[in-house]
Amino acid sequence: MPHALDDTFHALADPTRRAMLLRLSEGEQPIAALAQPFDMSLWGAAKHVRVLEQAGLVKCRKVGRSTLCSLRPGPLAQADQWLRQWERFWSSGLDRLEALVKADKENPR
Amino acid sequence: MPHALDDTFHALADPTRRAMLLRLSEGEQPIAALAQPFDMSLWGAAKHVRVLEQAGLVKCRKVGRSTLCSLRPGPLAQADQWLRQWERFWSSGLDRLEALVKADKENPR
DNA sequence: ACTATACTCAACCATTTGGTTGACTTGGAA
DNA sequence: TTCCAAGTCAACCAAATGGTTGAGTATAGT
Repeated sequence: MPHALDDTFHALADPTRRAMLLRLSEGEQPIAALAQPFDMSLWGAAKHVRVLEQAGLVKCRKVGRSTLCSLRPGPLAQADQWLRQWERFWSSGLDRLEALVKADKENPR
Repeated sequence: MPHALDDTFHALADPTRRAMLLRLSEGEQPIAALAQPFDMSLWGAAKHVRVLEQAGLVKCRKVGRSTLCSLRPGPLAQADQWLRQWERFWSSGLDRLEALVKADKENPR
């Protein structure tokens, strides 16, 4: 069973999909509206939406002939939680680890 | 020019690479040490390290016949910053957006 | 009834990914 | 010097990605 973070980070690793998420943060959007800003076929855009949906980042519901998509921030929160594991490495103003490496480089013994 | 977030998220979308980052948080490691926990050829592991390196997540320096790799948390901080864009959607205890959608579903007009 | 819209599907394509192997180079230690 | 260990390289492979097209289905509006 591939970890959920795999799907989440993979979904986020594409600028088209990140832009779609941004638009979704303004509210529910049909797939066609999500596709419109990109020079891309509707089917291509729909496949991106499916990637987001399978990662649990959006939830789609059919309304008439439209498929309305809405943001589902749960996995984003999980991904953020994972990232903050390293907060201590960047939080204290500087890269503490990088500083250590540099110091060791300049004074190797 | 692909956005740096593309590389960062892509690098993070693989459990092997995430595990490598975890080990690196304990300090500098040669590639062979990073490869050892995984049932994988050394070359396979080295390619993962290269992906991390190209994403700027690790920095490698050669010491004798070893290549010591160290964590470079900068891109992690950037990715975290991007993720926190959505903090408002999950921070207030519940999924506010999801709640809105649900309410709309139960009372469609 | 007709038409345009919103989407689905199957097929295809080029590129990237994640992995392998076997041969090679280089450095450390015996 | 001789040998082992750490990496590198090139070549290969199967599978997934990101995109296309053309045809089809179903819904909404006129």
